[in-house]
Amino acid sequence: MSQNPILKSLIAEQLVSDPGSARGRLLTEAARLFRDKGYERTTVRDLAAAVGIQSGSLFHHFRTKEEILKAVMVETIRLNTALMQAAADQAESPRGKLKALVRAELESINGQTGEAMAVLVYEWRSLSEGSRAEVLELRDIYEGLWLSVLEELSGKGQLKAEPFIVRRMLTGALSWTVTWYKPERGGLTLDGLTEQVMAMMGL
Amino acid sequence: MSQNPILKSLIAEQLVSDPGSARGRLLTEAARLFRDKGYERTTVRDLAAAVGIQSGSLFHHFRTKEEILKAVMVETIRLNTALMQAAADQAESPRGKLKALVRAELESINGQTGEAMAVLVYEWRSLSEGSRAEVLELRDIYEGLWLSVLEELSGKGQLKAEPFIVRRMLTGALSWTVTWYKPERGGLTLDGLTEQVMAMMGL
DNA sequence: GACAATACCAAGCAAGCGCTTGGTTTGTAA
DNA sequence: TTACAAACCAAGCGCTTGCTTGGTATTGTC
Repeated sequence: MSQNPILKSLIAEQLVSDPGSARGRLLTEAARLFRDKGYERTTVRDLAAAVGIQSGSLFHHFRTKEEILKAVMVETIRLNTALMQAAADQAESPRGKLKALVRAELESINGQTGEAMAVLVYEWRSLSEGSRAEVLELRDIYEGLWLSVLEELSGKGQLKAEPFIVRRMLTGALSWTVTWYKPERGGLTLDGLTEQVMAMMGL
Repeated sequence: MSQNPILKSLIAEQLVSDPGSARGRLLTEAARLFRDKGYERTTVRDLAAAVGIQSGSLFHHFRTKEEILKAVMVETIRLNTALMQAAADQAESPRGKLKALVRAELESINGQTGEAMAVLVYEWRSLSEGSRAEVLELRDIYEGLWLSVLEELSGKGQLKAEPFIVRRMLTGALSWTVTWYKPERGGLTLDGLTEQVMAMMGL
């Protein structure tokens, strides 16, 4: 269970819960349950059982069930914004930056944070109006990262469609991979998938 | 409220309910409610109220609430398979067929059947195991339509990535449009969006 | 070792859920 | 007009839900 340095610094800043802490463990399990069964079909009793406590004890850590959903989303975006930023920073060319972003997002979606990323996509409606605004603000930062790279590419004439459209297509296409992509020995790797995505865009 | 001939023949074959009938009206309202609030948060009382009857009376038309969800999905796939088939048949070249499919699917997703299409994507988990198998069978036919066109294109060297990957990327990208695409005067039209999608793939 | 503060449990409440029941209205056809 | 089925209503049952309450361990601090 090695933790990467980006996660570590976010934990230190208290922006993300330590997966080893009680709160962190609950959020991890919640993401898994929300993804598998859906938010509404996941009961507070399910959540409590997943971390080995009584259902009432949950409300010592979170005021409501919805607050758990919001925490899953907020922490996921925070972590992934940092991961994307780091990935993009390591590349030189605009094309390299885009490829790094695609690769990093595929990893987020299909790797360890996959459950939480799926929750972000599929459980949006389950959030109350107020929480949505809060999460949206964070999401705007995340999207800004993508757009700046895409606009740079577009400025150099390397994009075949408008940046904001390309981003939205990519959002759908990449998040959908969670429903079908399964890494197998000798099969399609995440790198291979990244290549296919880039190739599809003629890049 | 003009009905297109494809819909009419499906109604005649009893494969799809007439939107004017009691059953059809319920399915239309159900799709809207399931999409807006989610299946689990939509109560049988909501559904009944939407068509102006008592909640108990629903069970005269459907045995369970889930049967309503299944019916929405089954009829939606049936209708859209027929629509896609017709769209593809009207085009000559493989590229023309693909464009017709993209355009037709965008119309399904963002037009009248949009609610039901969204339900198909977002409420998959809400289906029981048994119902899923049934819906999957229909979905395979639908997907086969796409794949045959994409493989034809690939055979001619016009596709930059593998057909099944392209289809899966398109599935995600196109269905995601429902979350952001809003037709406006002077803005992006469905034809314009179709062009952007084709351009993105270098076609 | 005293003492808060934190984390938890056992029990259960009020509300809302899908669905059933027994009976009434409405439409249709002879 | 009669007969009968299909469509509906009014009432409510049994169960599950999110959350609360009052009390008990556990933990960290000086």
